[in-house]
Amino acid sequence: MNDGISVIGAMNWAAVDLNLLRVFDAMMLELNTTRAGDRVGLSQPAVSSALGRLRHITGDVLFVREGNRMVPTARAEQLAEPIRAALRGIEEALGRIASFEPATARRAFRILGSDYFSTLLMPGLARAVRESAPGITIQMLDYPSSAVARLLSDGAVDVAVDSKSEMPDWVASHRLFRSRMVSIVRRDHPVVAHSGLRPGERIPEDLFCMLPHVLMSMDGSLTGTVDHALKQQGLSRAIAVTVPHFHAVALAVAEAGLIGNLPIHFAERVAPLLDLDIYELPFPPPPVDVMLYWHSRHGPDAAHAWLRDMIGQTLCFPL
DNA sequence: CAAGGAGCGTGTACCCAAGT
DNA sequence: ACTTGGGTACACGCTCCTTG
Repeated sequence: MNDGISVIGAMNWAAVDLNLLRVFDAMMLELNTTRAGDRVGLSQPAVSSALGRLRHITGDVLFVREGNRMVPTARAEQLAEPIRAALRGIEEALGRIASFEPATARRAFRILGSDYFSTLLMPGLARAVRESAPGITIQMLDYPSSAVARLLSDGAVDVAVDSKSEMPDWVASHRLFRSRMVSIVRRDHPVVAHSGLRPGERIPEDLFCMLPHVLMSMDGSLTGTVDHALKQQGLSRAIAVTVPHFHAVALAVAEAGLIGNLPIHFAERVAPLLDLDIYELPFPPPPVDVMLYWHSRHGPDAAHAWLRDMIGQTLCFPL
């Protein structure tokens, strides 16, 4: 049998350092020695050195340079899954008893979340982390919701902040807060001003459908949840622009005189900065639960629990 | 198409800390 | 005292991209 285990079995066990396997796993995820080093808390030369020792131990180059990235060899591909499974088992076993000291800990956490969540989360989280855990680095990544489970499974992200959706059984979750959509319009919008509508009031259906909309759409789709609600009442709206980020919705509203719809907490954050007014949708929008997701293997990990707690404290809004 | 800059990986030198 | 592994600093070579 020529799988990864038999390959390791043929090696000198005395030379196998657990840290080398962590470097290997980080390299499989990053395909870059500098970023792999960041992931495991080593410098780039140290990762290069560790790779050298791994190459000596396995008798395989493991990664070959291809342009500006490192490509795993067939042997590395064979070793990847058994090594990751072994590391997960060890992490889980140690996580049950390991303590975590934020003040002295040095490591990086990766959080998946759109610009909506990074805007709400990062200012407060960054302040809290700087004060209580200066050795911790927080990296926020933006991927479509469809990638959440895969990235959690790969270990590419530690936790994900996203709206509630169907997840595999192994994904653990916690509801952070409940949100709903509101409309935003430029404060000096002539049509809205002429209508006599005051901020915070419900926009009449005819005015809502008459104004050109900017829609947040990751894939360019021209229909959102609002359109389904409108269609049920025999109405439709005109989408003038779609953008892939919530910030771009706010900017388009501010500069192009469009109407946009944003989650209320995000709208409340950006409206004062861009001279926007917030209005209620013409119909009661369905509530959206915002969830914190993580792989259940991290459940007993004290460091992960600390991160989840910090996020929960930062994203704590009244329901 | 060639030149130059930027980015990246590798290797070496030297130092330090911890373990043997 | 020696070994090992990690750090920084630096040089070098390779590749990609931009620019003229």
